[in-house]
Amino acid sequence: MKPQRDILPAGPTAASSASSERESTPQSATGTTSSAPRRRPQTKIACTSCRRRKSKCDGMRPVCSLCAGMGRTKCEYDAGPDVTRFAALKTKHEGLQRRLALFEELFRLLSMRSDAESLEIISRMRTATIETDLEDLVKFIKNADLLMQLSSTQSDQTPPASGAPGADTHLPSTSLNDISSLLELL
DNA sequence: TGGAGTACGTCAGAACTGGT
DNA sequence: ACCAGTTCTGACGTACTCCA
Repeated sequence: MKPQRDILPAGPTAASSASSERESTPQSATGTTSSAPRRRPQTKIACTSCRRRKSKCDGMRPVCSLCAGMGRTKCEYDAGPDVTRFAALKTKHEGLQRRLALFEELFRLLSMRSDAESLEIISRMRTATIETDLEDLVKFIKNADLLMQLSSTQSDQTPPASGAPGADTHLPSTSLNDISSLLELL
């Protein structure tokens, strides 16, 4: 059984009772004689290293004091200096949701294509950068769809040879050439 | 052995959430 | 809008590890 200490809020007073050498921040210097409850000064967001080590981070950029003391030249932060970690995570969450929706749309568009058309799309995907071009790629395929529909609407005005279903999930066999030529227009 | 660095249980306080 | 409860995150304090 370990002897228990009183738990005190961190700051100048608590520091003097626990660790006499802990420095106080300018913010915490106010109200030293007041009996009002002190607030522990906090940085908005701690660097990755300090967070992992659960150590105090002063939030300095590009490198915090603790990391600088260990000879590092740069700290990693999840957000800008004026953004809380929660806000940063929220923004990141929204971004990931947008990306998920795009991937789902891409999956849906691909699953509707013939093998040849899928290969054409995939070959274009290979030249794209997934981080930056995903949205453009989905737009690109959708625009090609739109042009295909316009094209088939025009050709449907001529009497069809047979009662082929007009479902847009089944493109005519020449559609690959059509797509290629239509893509040139985009 | 002691100092430096690390791991982590724990707490404080802010932000968020749901009820009224 | 307000309040109480919950969740999240920064950070304190201590035990532990490593190395000279």
